[in-house]
Amino acid sequence: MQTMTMNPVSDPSERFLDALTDAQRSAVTHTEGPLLILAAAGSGKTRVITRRIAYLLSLGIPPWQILALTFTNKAAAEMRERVATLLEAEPESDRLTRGLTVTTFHSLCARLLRRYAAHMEGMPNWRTKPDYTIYDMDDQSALMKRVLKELELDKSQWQPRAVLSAISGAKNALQSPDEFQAQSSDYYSNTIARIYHAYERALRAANAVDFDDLLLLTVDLLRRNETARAEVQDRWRYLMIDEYQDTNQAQFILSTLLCGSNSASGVGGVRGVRGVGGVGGQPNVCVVGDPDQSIYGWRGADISNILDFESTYPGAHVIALGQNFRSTAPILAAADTLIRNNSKRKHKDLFTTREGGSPPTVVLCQDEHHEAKLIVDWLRALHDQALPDDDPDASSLTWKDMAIFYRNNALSRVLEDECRGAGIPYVIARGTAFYQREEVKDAIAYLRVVANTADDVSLRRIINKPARKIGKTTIDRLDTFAAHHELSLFKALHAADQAQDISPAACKAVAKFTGMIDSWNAGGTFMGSDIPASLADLVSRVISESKLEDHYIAASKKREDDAQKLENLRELVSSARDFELEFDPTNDPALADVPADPTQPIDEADTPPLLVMLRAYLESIALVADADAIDPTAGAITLMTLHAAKGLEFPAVAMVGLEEGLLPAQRALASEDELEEERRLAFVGITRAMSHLTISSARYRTHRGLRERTIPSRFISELPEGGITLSDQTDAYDDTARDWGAPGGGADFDNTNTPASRFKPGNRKPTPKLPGELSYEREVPDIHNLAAGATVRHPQFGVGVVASISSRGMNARATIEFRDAGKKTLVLQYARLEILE
DNA sequence: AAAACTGCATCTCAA
DNA sequence: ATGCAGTTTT
Repeated sequence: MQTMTMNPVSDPSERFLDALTDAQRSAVTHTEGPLLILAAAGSGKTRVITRRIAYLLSLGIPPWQILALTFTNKAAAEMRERVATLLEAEPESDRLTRGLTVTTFHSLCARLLRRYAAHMEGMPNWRTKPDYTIYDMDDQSALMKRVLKELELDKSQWQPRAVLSAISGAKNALQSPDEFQAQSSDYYSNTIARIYHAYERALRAANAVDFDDLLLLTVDLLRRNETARAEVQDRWRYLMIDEYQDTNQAQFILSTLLCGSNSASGVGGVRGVRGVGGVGGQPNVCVVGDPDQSIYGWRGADISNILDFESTYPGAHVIALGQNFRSTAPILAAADTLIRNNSKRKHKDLFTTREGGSPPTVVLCQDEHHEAKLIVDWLRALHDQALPDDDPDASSLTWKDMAIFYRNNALSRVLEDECRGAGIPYVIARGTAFYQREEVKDAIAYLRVVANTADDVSLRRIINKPARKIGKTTIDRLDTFAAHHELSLFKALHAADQAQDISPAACKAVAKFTGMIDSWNAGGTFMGSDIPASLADLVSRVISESKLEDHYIAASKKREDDAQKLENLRELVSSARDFELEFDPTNDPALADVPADPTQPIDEADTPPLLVMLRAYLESIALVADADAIDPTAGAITLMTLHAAKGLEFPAVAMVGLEEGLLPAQRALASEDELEEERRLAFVGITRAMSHLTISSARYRTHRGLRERTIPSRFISELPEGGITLSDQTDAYDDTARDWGAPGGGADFDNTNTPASRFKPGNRKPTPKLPGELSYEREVPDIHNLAAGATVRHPQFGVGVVASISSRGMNARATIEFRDAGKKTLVLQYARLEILE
């Protein structure tokens, strides 16, 4: 047991055990040895975790000995905040939490790799210097394309996406290229092994890691380096892991290394390393999760981590939290009935204290526009609802109390249009969106090169952007030169004048470019008076001196949406400034060090402040998650994917697109396991709802340009018969679900899958034009204010009338019927159109 | 070397 | 329908 170095909180049992159920209370107070908390949806999981942390602190456990791991920054931030709130009333509450580590798996790994970079030198797959770059999917894909070219493999036969996914699988299973190769027998896997080798070599050359590497390399580090392992295990004595059902193999091994359970970690027989001072040598590891909410199997999550917890840690204590505090009885019943269809499942009883409430509604709609309209109408009605005095659930729902969930991001479009058209405020949970914009990625690529000149992917991205006379030929020659002399591309740029085949003009352009980069980081030293004074200053200088700014200023005179890009670049500067103001290297909320802690940062003491800041900034950008963007204080409806919804709750929830091939997804139809995961996904969606739930399915949906007949999701027929309200709005088909609810489920639905093109209204009652259907025509405030029916002139084709516009993204296209030239489809982004009327 | 055009593949989910 | 890459045009 630890010596008490802090003053215990006055009376912990009063303050932190107050108003808990027996099960919750025992989860909070069971502090020693392995503990598995099976927390059903809505069972007060976060409440238990935060109170458990507060309780540990109240016992006098030093805060720096506690490590809590989550999957998203948002979850970590919320947890920190709630712990702080719990301790607010205590004297010296700041000191009580100083050094407490609550962070994500990936952030923790990023920090450990940085700190122990020097310890990894000489390790077989040693790769990182402290300023490594974290590659996102785009970067990985760019790198993979180069690798494939180098190996002379056809990229249509070896799709970067598929190859990367195979490699990701290997990494999640902690397989090195050699290990992967050893168990490859056929041509396909042997080739993947070759690619894996080359890809790793390329990453290493760029001093870069991918997301999987963060975990993999940290596991490697802790397995191989006794110093790092001992320091880490010595510091953290109490480990807590949230959403344990979503951990993959790498995360599992990492957790065993962190908590010092060496037998399970593959370290084996290392003497003297016995981290975590638990009773009877048992590690103090507490994991929280729910097998019914395991929805990341496709990402390598291994549900057996949670199912086998008791055999991994013999003598583990198990506590089940089954009582639901969130949803009304009918909603919980729907969720329960659905999830019972999963056969590979340990049943647990769900029960709620929230009796009463209205049953969920299932709406059958005509098509996606109709669906969007009905959902928005439903939400509007809830919002405008008069308040009955006797029903507390009906009380004043505001926009922020509502959410719409869908299976994939493509479905958000129609819903956005409908919300916009109805004047309802909405936000889309896409935290990464900003940093994925082209112009922002460009600016960040400059910053990455400043921090890590070996980063080839970023360097290639920006070397001629904006155009600075360094063309493909020059780069190809420099590539050859670099390969010949075993230099990084950036070093080759510096030596361009020594390459025979580079023209003097090209040399000059290259020198100007390298000179610019060198001026920002003083040739990599970050020393001297000429380097930027602050991070915001650096970002600002990069944007202006790279001429990125000028480029968009010039462009924005011609193209309206280039003005937005300029705006985004300016926003990046202020984001850097905000970061700078918040960031305190001596008190990182994620990984704070405390005076008493022996593991001081070892690489940052002599590091120039600007570099420290830049590293932290780039890291924080690389690790933002979509879910991080959800701002509960915004007065708007939240639109998000079902995956992003996990862990959240809303008084009113709408789930759209419950159709075969969508939810469950096409890919899952063939496999029983994947089908069950889709069912869990639906379960997660339903259990987010506190009081109101609507589920919808559209009879027709436009897929890839084609309007297709759909089949209602089997999950709809798996909901409790009589436990829901069915509302069939597809009045063109009044016989739609006549056998609704009968045994056999999905088979009772109309299974004809006729292409809509052959659909003839014929004798059917004509469906009234839905307001939503025209929305794309009136909404499209496209860049040229073009609308169907407008008359335009094209320099080449002459005068014509716009027949239709397909808006969306940057590549909006218009089909125009020209008087002389016939029908043409033009890309609005490029076409030089003059609007006549 | 940049702008415009054409063909081809594509639609999960995401740290 | 849309986004990408490679190609043709200016």
